[in-house]
Amino acid sequence: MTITRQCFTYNCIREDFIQNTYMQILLKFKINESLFLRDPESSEVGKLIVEKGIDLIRDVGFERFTFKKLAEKINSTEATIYRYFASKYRLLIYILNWYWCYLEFVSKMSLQELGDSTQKLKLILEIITHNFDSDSQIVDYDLEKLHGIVISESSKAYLVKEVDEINQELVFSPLKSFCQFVGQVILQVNPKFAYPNALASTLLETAHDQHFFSEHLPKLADNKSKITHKKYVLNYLNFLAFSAINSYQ
Amino acid sequence: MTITRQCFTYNCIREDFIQNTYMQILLKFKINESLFLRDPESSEVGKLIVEKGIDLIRDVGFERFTFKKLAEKINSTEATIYRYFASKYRLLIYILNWYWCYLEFVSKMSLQELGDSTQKLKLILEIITHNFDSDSQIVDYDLEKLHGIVISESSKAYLVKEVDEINQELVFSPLKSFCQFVGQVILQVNPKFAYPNALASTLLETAHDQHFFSEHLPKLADNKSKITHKKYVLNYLNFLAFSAINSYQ
DNA sequence: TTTATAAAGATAGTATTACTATTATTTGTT
DNA sequence: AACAAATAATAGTAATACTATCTTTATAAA
Repeated sequence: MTITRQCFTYNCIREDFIQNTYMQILLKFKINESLFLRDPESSEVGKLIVEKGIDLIRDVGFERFTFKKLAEKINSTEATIYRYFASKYRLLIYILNWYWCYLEFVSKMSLQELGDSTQKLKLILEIITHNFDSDSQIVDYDLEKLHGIVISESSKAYLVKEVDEINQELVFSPLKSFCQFVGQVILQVNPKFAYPNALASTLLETAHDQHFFSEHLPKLADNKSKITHKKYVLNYLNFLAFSAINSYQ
Repeated sequence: MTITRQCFTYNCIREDFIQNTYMQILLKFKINESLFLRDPESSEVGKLIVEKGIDLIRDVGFERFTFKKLAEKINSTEATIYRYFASKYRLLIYILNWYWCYLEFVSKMSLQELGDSTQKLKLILEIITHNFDSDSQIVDYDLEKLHGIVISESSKAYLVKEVDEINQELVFSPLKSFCQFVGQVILQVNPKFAYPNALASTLLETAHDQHFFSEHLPKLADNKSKITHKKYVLNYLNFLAFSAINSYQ
C-alpha cells in the first residue's frame, strides 16, 4: 500500500487491490469545525497555510511562530490567515488533529491483515515511533516535519489553563479515540490488564519524550549504542509495553 | 522530620534527632547562576518575586503570566523584576531547578533509613507523586502550588527550539542528577536492567502526564474508582516501574 | 555627619505580537 | 456585464517583552 498525502487529503493507492491497476482512494479526515473559521481544505491558500505552517512551526518552534512570518512565506497577508484560523494555537491543534486521525487511520488499515493481537500492538508501536514501513512509502514530503512538531509541540496543545474549555469543543477527540483504540488492542493481549488507556497514552507520550531526550538530553535516555532515535524509542517502548502487559498483578 | 520552607531555603526540623529539642537546619540549594541576574535569595523583593511568581504562574498559566502582572502583585515594577531575571522563561527554569533539587534532597534524606532497594524505589515514587508523608508535614504553603506548576509547565522548560543552547548552561543538571539517582536505585533493584535513566525520566514525566490526564482528560487515564489523582498516579507508577524492572528480557 | 553606593521606584520608550477593521482589487459565476 | 466572494493592501490597537534613564531611598564607610 502506498499512501500519498495531498495537504490534508490522503491519496491511497492499493497496489495489491486490483492487479496492475492503480486504484486511488481519496480520504479526508473530518476535522472539528470549531478549529477553523474557514475550511483550509477548501482553497489553495488554505492548504498553503497548513502546509507551510507545519514547515515554519518546525523551523522556528511554536513560541516564535507568528502568522506574520507565515504570511510572508506564502506571499499573502496576516488578514488572510486570520480568516482561516482564529489563532496560531488553533492552527496547532488543527495540525495535531490531522496527525491523530492519521495515526488511527494507518493503524486500523495496517492491523486488518493481522490476527495476533501481540503483533498488532507491535505494529502500533512502529507506527507511533515512525519506524513503520508504509511511512517511508508515504510520498508526502512533510510527514517527517509533522513528526518533528508532534514530538516537541504536541503537549502544548493540552498543557494550558483553558484545557477544560477547549476540551468541551471536542478538539481532543481524535487523540482520545486513538488512545482508546490502542487500549482495546492492549486488552486483547491481556484482558485482565487494569490500565489500558493509561498505558496507551503513556506509550504515546513516552515515544515523544524519549525521542526528544535521546536527541537533546541523552542522560535522560539510554540510547547507549547510539542507534537512530526512532529505533531506540521503538525498542524501549516494546520493552515497556510488553513487560507491563505481561505482568499479571 | 518536619521541613519548613522559607522561600528557597529549607528549614529542616528533625524532631527525632535530639529528644524534645528542635534542631533547625537551614538548607540552601545552589541554583545555577546563569538563571538569574541578581540572586533572588539575597533580598526581600527577590524572594517575593519567586514566591508570588509561583502563585501567579499557577493561577494564570505560564503563557498568560507576565512580569507586569507580577510587579502589580508584589507592589513593585517590571524594571525591578528584570533586574533579577532576564525573562519569564528563566524564572520558570529557576523555579523548576529548585524543585528538582528538592526532589533529590528529600529522596536522599528519606532513603538513608532504608536498606531494601525495592522499598527505596517505592518511596521515590511516593515523593514524585507527592504522596509522601513528609510532604504533608512541610509547613510551607506553596509546595502544592509548586507541584501544580511542575505538572503543567515543566515540560515547557525543555520543549523549546533553544534547548541545546540552554542545556549548555547546565540548567538541566538538577533534573539529570535526580533521574540518574533514581536510575541507580533502579539498578540496585535489578542490576541487569537496560533502561535505568529512561525509566527514571519516564516515571517522572508519566507522573505529571497521568496526574493531568486524570484531572482534565480522564479518557487518557484509568482512574476508574475515582480515587485522588495522586493516589491513582502512585498506583499506576508502582505497577509500571516494577513490572518493567522485574521483567528480565 | 557627611558621603558614596547600591538597590529599588517611577517613568518613558521601542519593537514585536496578536489581533481587528476598512477599503480596493481580483476571480469566478449567472 | 453584473455580481458576489475571496483575497490583497493597508492601517490601527492593545498587550507583551523588553531597554533605558532618572530619582528616591536605605545602608554603610569615611
